Amino acid sequence: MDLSERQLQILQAIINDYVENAEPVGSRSIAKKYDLGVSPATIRNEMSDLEEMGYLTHPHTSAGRVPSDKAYRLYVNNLMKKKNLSAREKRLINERLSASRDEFDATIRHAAELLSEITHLASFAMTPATNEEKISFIRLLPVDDRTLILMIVGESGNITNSTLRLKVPYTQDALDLLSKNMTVNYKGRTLDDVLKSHIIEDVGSDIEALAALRGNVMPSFIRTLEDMLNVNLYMEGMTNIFNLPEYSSIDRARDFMELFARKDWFTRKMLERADGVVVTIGDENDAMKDCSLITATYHVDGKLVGKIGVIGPTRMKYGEVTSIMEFLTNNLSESFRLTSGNDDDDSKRK
Amino acid sequence: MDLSERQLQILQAIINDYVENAEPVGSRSIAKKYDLGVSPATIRNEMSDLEEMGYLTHPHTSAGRVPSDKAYRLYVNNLMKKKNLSAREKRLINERLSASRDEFDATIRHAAELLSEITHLASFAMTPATNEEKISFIRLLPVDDRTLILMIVGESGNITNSTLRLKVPYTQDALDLLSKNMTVNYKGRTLDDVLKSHIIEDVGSDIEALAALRGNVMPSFIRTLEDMLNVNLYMEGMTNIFNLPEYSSIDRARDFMELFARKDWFTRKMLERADGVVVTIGDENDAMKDCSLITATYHVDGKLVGKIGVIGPTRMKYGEVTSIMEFLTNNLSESFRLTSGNDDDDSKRK
DNA sequence: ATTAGCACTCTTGTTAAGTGAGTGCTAACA
DNA sequence: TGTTAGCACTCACTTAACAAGAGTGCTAAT
Repeated sequence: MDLSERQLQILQAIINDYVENAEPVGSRSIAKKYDLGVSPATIRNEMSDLEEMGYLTHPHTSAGRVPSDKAYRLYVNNLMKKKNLSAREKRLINERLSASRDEFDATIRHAAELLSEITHLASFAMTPATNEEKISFIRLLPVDDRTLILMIVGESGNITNSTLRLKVPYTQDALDLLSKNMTVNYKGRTLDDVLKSHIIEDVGSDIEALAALRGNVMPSFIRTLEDMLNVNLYMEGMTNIFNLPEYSSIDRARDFMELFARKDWFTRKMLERADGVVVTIGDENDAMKDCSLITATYHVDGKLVGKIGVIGPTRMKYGEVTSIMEFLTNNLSESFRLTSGNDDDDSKRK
Repeated sequence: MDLSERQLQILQAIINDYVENAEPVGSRSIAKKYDLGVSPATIRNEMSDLEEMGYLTHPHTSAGRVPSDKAYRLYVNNLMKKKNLSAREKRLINERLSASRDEFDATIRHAAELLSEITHLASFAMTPATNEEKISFIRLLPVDDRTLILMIVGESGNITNSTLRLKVPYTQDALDLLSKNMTVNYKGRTLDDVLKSHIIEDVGSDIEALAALRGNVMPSFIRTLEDMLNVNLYMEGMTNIFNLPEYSSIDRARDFMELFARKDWFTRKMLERADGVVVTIGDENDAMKDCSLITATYHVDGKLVGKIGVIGPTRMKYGEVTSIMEFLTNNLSESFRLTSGNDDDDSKRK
């Protein structure tokens, strides 16, 4: 059962108005503001129909109408118009992102900052998931006679290291041998692959001293790999939501803040989301009802995929926000294209 | 002008009551609850005197009294009694901290979590400032013919690295030479020393190829050193404050949250504070009036000093919180004593 | 020096009335 | 048949008035 042209116009008008003012919108006010050529009474009739179809709600008998999640969904799918960013906004984004271009994590964080500044909402950015990152080499470096550094380097330049303190001293020879041994065994394999498979156990070691050292290093190796898999999450502008009327009650605000105190949970949730620009509205989010979430993905060197996102009330300028995010992620992906690595220092990937 | 014994008793009673109930306390109620052997009228007189001296305030004529910052200061300095932790609390702390004992940053974060769980306040923990950390060695590792990894290792096992992408290819020889060269030059110097002095400029390089490579590497070296100096800040339980009556208004809550959104500012402020257990109350904090702050320091290997802290309203159980923090920091310092490093994997210092 | 008594103050909670925005329905109209 | 004007009705919100309660400050008696 499709909506008539006029119903769509009215619905759009209500959404626009409500997104702007956060107050239930009545028939009179949209008759006045938007020139639809019909009287309030007609609009009332249409609104009544729209309500029956589930696009509008009624806080109470004598209040105006409020768009439902379903209405926003319709809006996002069909009605929404992309907004062209102003030159000023584009310049702002370009400047701010290029300022920290050579520090990977800093750039990601700045993207989140920018996003919350421009949208006045809460935002986040995550470094890429590195499941598919391949191991380039593994190095063991001596510190003192019982301490050594384990270093895993990924093909994209991603590095993770940890300091190990052994129970027994090691020899330089054993260290070098094990370094090479491990590199040969794991080079070119993805982190996921190495962690999930039983490769780790399988590799035999023929030499006695090496086997002992290996036994000591292996648990740390696994832990370091896991650490390497962790994405970094940056959240910005969380306090912006305090300015929104929907969070003017302490309880609402608390609920919101508590959601994001669980960083690990949140990270997992966000990793599950599909690539590209994804909008989920209200009930479509299993937790976080009465929030909307917009996420988008950027690429590093065309392969690794990171996410940025915006969180706010369902009443949100979907058109604007998605446009901004599209521009921003394109910009990021461009920055992180390997060939464009102009300079002498590229990254500091976590 | 000293306070009489009875005035102290009354003041203490008022503080106890107010800390508990967060409501102005009247003469009648303390006459009833605390057996001071005097009538409400007498207490009223004393309260009047205490107010004149600045220890109490009056929200309005017919309300009870509220302790002033000055009163809390007196309380903390003279009246406060240390609380002995219950066996349960001690066990909890021991268990939780030892669970992640071999991962430095995780332990720090858990300490903050614990602190906010036990106190029901907001808390933070910082990794040690590494200004005085000495450089152990510097290593340059090849990735591909234009990419290399710069790695700085501190004497305490602290590692920082960054990935460099050069404009021109390098040779393995030049790399090795520069590694050695830099290690020789900076070994044993503190990070601060290296960064602040002009040592970096001073070191001449006699060989042509080396000089070129060096020129490319140096800016990254400085940036990496700076990165190494950064302390990590973990904040926990920020949402706890929503449960306190003093933050029941959105504005107050927002102000509070915004303070801690500025992590860099906050970190700097906290680093300025003296070592040991430090309590600052209300106005004593330049920003964050009407908050109290308690910080304490823990030691790593007896040298490096990190901080943990609790932030809450001035109405706070000072005795309890300081006791908990004392126990916690002792425990942490004990964990981080080098000799107690029992096992094969010690750290992952940032 | 202490205390009982009492007037006074100020907050909080409740009730009642008034206001205004907005709906829903009906009847008239094109 | 779709549109519109008119009107009664609903409900949240505001304001004022009032009562209750907690607490002080002062005075006079002990």
